[in-house]
Amino acid sequence: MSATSPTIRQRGRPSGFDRQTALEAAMRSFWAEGFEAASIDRLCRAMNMPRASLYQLFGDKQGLFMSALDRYGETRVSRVIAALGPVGSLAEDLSAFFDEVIHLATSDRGTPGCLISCVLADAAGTNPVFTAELDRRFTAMEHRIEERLLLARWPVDAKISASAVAGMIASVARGMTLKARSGQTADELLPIARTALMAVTRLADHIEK
Amino acid sequence: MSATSPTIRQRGRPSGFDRQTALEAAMRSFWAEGFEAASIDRLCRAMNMPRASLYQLFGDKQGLFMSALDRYGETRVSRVIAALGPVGSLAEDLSAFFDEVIHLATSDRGTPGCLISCVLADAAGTNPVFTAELDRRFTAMEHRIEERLLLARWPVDAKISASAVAGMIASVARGMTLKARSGQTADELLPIARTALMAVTRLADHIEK
DNA sequence: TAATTTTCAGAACACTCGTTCTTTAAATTG
DNA sequence: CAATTTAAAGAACGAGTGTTCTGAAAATTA
Repeated sequence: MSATSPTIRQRGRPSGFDRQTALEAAMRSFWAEGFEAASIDRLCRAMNMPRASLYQLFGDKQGLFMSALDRYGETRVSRVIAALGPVGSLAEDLSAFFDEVIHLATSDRGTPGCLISCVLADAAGTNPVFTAELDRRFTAMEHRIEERLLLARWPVDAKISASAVAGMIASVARGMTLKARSGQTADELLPIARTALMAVTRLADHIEK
Repeated sequence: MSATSPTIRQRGRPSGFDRQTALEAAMRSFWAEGFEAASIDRLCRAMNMPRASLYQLFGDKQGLFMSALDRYGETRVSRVIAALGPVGSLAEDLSAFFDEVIHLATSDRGTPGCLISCVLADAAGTNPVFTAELDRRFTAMEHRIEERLLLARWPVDAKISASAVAGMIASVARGMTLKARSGQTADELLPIARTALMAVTRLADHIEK
C-alpha cells in the first residue's frame, strides 16, 4: 500500500454518503421529474446527502444538474456510443446502437426517455448555459456516428454527406426516446429502429457522387 | 343580423382581453420557458388577463397548459399536417412536411423547438395526464403520416410496414425540433430533412413483401 | 337613476422554492 | 483527554409559488 493512497482517512467527521451513489440518485431524480420540478428537498433525500454538503460539492442546483449530466454521459450515453464499435459491419453496429438507445429509454419505468433529449432540451429553452450544453452533447453524438460512417468508407464527397446521415440517425434515435417518454415499450420502438437501419442501408447502397 | 348572434353583448362589465390572443400568449410562454418554469404571474402579464379570469376560464395551470396545447395543435401542428396533402407526389409532400417542421421549430427565436416534443415531453415524466396527452398527440401525427403513405400505395403487407415508416418519419421530425432547441438554424436542419426524404424514397423503391 | 351583473386589480394565503446559517455530532491529531 | 476538523441535522430566510378572496369599476337592464 502506498503512503499517498487515495483511501487515506480525512481529518474530521467522515461523510455518510457516497458521491457516486448520490450523483446517480440525483441523475435519476432529474431524469424522472425534470430540472425545475425536481426540488432540492427531494434531491437531498434521494441522494442521502445534507443540504450543506450538496451546496459545498456542487455550488447550486444548476451545478448539480450539470454533474448529473456528466454522470449520465459516462454511465449511459457511453454504452450507446460503445455500441457503434467498430465491432461488426456498419449495419450490425447501427443495429446495436439502436438497441442500446431503446434499452436506455425504456428499461427503467421510473426514468422513461432520455435525460438529454427530454429534460435538458426543455430547460434549454431560456437558460443559455443549458442551450450550449445541449448543443455540445448533441454535436458530440453526431460526430461519433459520422466517424463510424466514414470508417465504413462513406464517400466524403457523396451527395448525401456522412454528417447529414449522422444527423438523421441521431434524430431518429432522439425521436425514439421521446416516444419512450410517452409510455411506449421497447417492442413498440423496435420497428422504427429496423426501418431507420434499412433506410440507411439502402442509402449506402446507392450513393451518388 | 340574427337575434341569437354570437356577438350579443354580455350583461356585466366587458372583459378587457381577447381569449384567442391570451391563449396565444400563454402558449408562447410555455413554449419558451417550459411548463414548470412558466409562472402564473408572468403568464397573466403576457396574456393581459387578471388571475381571477384565468382561473375561472381554465381551472388551473394544468388546464391552461392543455388549452395552450390545443391552440398549438390548431394553429401550428395543423400546418405541418396540411403539408402532407395530398398535394403533389409522396416525395413532394414529405418535403413540404419537413419544411413546415423546420419552419415551426426555427422561425421564432423566442420559441425554439416544439411545444410538444420539448416541453410536454419533459412534463410527461411524472404527470400521467401529460403522459397520456403526449401519447395521444404523437399517435395522431403518426396516423396522418401513415395515411399519406398508404395513399401513395405503400403495400399494406410490406416487410417494412407503412406504420413503421411513419414512426420513423415522425421520429426524424421530432429529433429535428430537439436540435432546433439547441440553437440550430433552418439551414442546418435542412440536410437532415433531405437525407430522411431520400432514405424514405429509396425504401419505397425497394419494398419487399 | 337605481339595481344588477360581470370583470378588474391586487391583497392575502398557505406553501414551497433555492439557499444560507447555526448548532451539534463524530472523527483525527497531539 | 483536550483541541481541531469535518459533516450532519435542521432551523431560518426572503422570495416566489399556485390559488383564493375582497372590494372597487364598468357595463347592462329596468
